[in-house]
Amino acid sequence: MQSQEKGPIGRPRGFDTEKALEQAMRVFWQQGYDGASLTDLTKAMGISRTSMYAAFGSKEDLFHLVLQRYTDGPASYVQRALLEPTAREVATAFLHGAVQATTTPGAPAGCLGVQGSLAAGEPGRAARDTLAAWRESGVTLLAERLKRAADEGDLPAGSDPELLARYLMTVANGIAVQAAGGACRDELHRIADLALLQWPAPAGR
Amino acid sequence: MQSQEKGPIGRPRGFDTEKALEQAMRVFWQQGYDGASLTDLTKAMGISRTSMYAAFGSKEDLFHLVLQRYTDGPASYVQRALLEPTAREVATAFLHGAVQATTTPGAPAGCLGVQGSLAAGEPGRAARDTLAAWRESGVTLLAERLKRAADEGDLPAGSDPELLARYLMTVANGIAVQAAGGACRDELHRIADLALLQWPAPAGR
DNA sequence: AGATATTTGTACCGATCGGTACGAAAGATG
DNA sequence: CATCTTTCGTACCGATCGGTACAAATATCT
Repeated sequence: MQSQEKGPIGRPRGFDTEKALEQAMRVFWQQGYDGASLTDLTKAMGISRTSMYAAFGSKEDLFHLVLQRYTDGPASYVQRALLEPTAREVATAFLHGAVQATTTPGAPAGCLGVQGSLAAGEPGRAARDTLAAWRESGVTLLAERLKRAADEGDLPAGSDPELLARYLMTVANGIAVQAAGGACRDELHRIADLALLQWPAPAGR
Repeated sequence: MQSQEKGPIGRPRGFDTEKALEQAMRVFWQQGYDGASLTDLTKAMGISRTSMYAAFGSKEDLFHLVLQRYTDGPASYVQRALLEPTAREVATAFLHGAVQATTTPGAPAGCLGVQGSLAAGEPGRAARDTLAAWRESGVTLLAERLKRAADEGDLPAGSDPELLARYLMTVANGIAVQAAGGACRDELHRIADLALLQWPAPAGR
């Protein structure tokens, strides 16, 4: 019994880590990994460089934490879409979720997983690869869900779940690029509808 | 009559401007505007910093020249697609052309107009805006071509040429992101075919 | 209290950024 | 030959990059 349940020993942290991560996420989202300098980040987080390194490790560590937060927050529409009952509803929820997430007023336009780093020099190459893997994991999740749908007869025989999954991710990535360029939310919703027009009808109908 | 038609006066340039621009294009394409340092660029171009500034002006000027070269070279499939006789053929040529251009062996994967700069800090903001305008001009070109198609009865009444144009650009942008992440050419061609399945049939059929 | 553990601000590190001053080199012109 | 114009290599500019040393500040533990 060493502690009086008064919290950790040592000088207490003078800032809220969650809020700091939230602000860091906005900076990485708007400016990309390379474009976000330590000065930009710490200014937005309202803390000093020292505090940032003590609390989060390094710029790259911070980026990974931010990406996790992004996955659970703005990009949580992916997980929700996977829970939809039919393949068509999964596809619909995924694409329209992407539109919503990339055009949310008050949040940066576009997708952190895309504009965070598509191309980079040597210093940002690790972040670029991290994001490529992140996007690829989304394809895998969709593919597994659609494979199940195919097994359940929710997709016509001869459908290719992996191809359909990558198709959805491709359109979502395009939506992210368009959103980053300032495309309006309504038009992107109509584009998502267009992309869903060719969705294969279930087998037994 | 001062010159004997022996070329410009002064010490002649020791490098080929076209080849230098070609190499600079590859670097910007692979690493993005911010990720491409002057050292990276001049090393690939095989010239010194001084020569680069004397010949091209600045990093930003160089980028604009490179973008023009990219438009006339790897991205020339856009102009070619616009010349196709029917709206469906325009759409098909555009998307499959995008796949070819973003997955050409020996050239960087992806699209310079996308990964050149989607998000950036203050220094690269001008390049980012330049590329956003570049992509938007592509949408405009497609929209004008499809508007003509609508007038010619090549698209069903009630079609929205501007929406269809942005739809095509959205899919092409997604293809670029996928290509940058290493997606394979064949699969992207199949994805382009999927995206074209919903293309509206002409009116009089 | 006093010792210990942690955070904070300041001030700095070497490396790299885009960009340039300057003189030597290389060609045409006279 | 000397002169003029342009390019080239070197060596450097101030600013910024990601990251850190160090001591003052603030908490808990004995």
